[in-house]
Amino acid sequence: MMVRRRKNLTLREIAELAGTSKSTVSRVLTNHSSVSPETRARVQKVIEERGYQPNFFARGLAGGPTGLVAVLVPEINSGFYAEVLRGMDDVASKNMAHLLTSIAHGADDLFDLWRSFCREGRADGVVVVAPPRAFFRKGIRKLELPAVLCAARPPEGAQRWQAVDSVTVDNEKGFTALLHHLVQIGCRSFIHVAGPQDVFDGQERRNAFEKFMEAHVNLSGQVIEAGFNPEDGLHAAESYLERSDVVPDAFVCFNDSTAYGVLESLRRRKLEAGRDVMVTGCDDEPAAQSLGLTSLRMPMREMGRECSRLLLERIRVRNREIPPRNIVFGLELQIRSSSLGHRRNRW
Amino acid sequence: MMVRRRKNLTLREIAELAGTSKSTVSRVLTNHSSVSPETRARVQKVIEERGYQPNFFARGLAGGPTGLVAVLVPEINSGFYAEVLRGMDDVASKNMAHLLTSIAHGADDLFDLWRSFCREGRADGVVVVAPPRAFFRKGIRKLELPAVLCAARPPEGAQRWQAVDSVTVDNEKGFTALLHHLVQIGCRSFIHVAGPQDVFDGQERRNAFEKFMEAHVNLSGQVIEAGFNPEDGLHAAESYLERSDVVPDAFVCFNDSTAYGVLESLRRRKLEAGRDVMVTGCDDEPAAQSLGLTSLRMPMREMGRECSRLLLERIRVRNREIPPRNIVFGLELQIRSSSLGHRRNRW
DNA sequence: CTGAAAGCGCTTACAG
DNA sequence: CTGAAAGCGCTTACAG
Repeated sequence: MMVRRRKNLTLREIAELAGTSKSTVSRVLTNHSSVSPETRARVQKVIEERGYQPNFFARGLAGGPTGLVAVLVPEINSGFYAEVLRGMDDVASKNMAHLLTSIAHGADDLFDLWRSFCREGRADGVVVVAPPRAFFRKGIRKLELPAVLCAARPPEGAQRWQAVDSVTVDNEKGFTALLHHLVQIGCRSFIHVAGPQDVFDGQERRNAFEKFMEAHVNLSGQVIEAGFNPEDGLHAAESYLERSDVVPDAFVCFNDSTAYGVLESLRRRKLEAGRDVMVTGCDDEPAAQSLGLTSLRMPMREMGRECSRLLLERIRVRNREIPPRNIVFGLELQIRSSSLGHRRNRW
Repeated sequence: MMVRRRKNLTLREIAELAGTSKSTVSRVLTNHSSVSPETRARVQKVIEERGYQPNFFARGLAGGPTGLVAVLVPEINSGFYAEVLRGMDDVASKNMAHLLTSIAHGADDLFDLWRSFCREGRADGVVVVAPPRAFFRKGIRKLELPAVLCAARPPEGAQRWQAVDSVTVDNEKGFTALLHHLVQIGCRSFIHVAGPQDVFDGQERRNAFEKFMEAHVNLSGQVIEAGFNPEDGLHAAESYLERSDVVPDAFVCFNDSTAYGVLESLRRRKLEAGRDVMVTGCDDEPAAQSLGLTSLRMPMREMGRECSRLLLERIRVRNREIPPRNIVFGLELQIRSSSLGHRRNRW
């Protein structure tokens, strides 16, 4: 029969049951070395039996680890951060950690959140998801808390941030593979529907596009600025198509969402994606498959998992130095009907 | 010039600055009545000037409010809970509250999370998003924490849960309007691609469908069971179309995701949605528009906001009784090309 | 209306 | 290796 109880046990009670003192129980809890194997085993047995979980307010107050991991996300594609959160929770929950989620409105808000978490020490560590460049400009005197960047790397100038871990994707490799594929099926003229340029992925993808175009003089490439929503893609495509007399061979979009907008714009002009013009996205959201949209798979959940792993490791070793790490995931090309057609080469 | 400081101030310091005692400062913080207007004003001034924020570990430990709101979500459509989270954070952050997010794997896990939050009192309140029926079966002796259900209402039998607030949508009204629209454009035979039946919306939408069919004897309706993912929709449609010799006039899907799968299945058979057969979803995800999918707009963010509002109100009044509330949002019909065609009536 | 004091459940020097 | 004790920063009876 289960032991039922209204309240959690306390350290004191565990100590009594194990015939030792609070201090010792605390030491086994915090993995302190100086506990004899026998006492440790005895205490651990009681802890297991009674399903004891330390009160995290008391822990936090006394200066111990709190089991809280803060996640700061800006207002981005909700499908993206939802998956990152899920990945983070996957490994956090296995390590008795909980996610403290905050959604920022703009770079300033994001920075305020960051600072308040650092000052107050509410969490053991922080993951910042896809921060805009402006986030790094504000000086942070010192990194008081273990931190990991998700889908971003600290920019060159940001001295203080260089020591931070990051989890990113290889945008250049991914976009290069994608462009090669498009060239292979006959595309020669490209429009890159660029994402926000103050965000890491937006910038890297554009760079990859431009680099590819520079390296292939027989191709023509142009960049039009959009954003990250379908509406942004729609507006960008509309205004481009309105003032242009030729349709490019391919629209290479920053992400799936902007590609949706481009598809809409094409539909209005009775142009068929995959036949009259190729269209590609990035992220590989669930809907991309239904739309037959060629895309690059962004391993969001895996990225979230990795963020938690890196952060928890740093938390576990406390202040001991770990050199900064950058984990890079690949973007897997998913070819679908929106880039399957064989358009005749007009060049 | 800003006052810079590494650490937060403490109650004691505020008290000294305001020339009073910790107790009194604490009383103004907790909105206790028995403080003279003058002292209150003096204390509040100091608090504002120094930007004091109480340490929430100390608060939690001492039994005060912690400013933490727990959100428990099962493994559902990530776009859905992402938006709910955002809505919740919108109003929570304005009230100095933070979201403690946990993602459950299955009903048991969800219940375990629930219980652990109740036992440990980590949060001031809990929002449970779209819990499956099984969640309610487990006996909870007493609701120790203010709670709100999102996209669910407690089932009849669950005594203990009747007192809980809930935020839902009017599935019956929404689906009735949708079906009327389909009838109007000539549909007579319907397939409902049903969602999970252990989830509130899944059940209500199916009920609405069946009720409508019973009320209109000239229509034929059939239910096929799916789930909530594109793959579920695909499999359901595939297995139906394989063994059936007639194509229905319309597929009425539980949500957009399952509709994506149905669309895929139709595409494989060279059937065009909106011409050969109508297809509808529910949720109105961003991609639905690009797909030209008729849908019902689920006001996810608004629902999240309302959840926070209800919960924070309960938290604020402490134990004082508030009768249980059920906030019901409407589902707005978005007619798109997947249900625009005029199919000839075969009846 | 106000203050001194106890207590919430931990962690961590400190002394053995 | 172990325990008694101080302290983290609050809230809340309790006594005025």
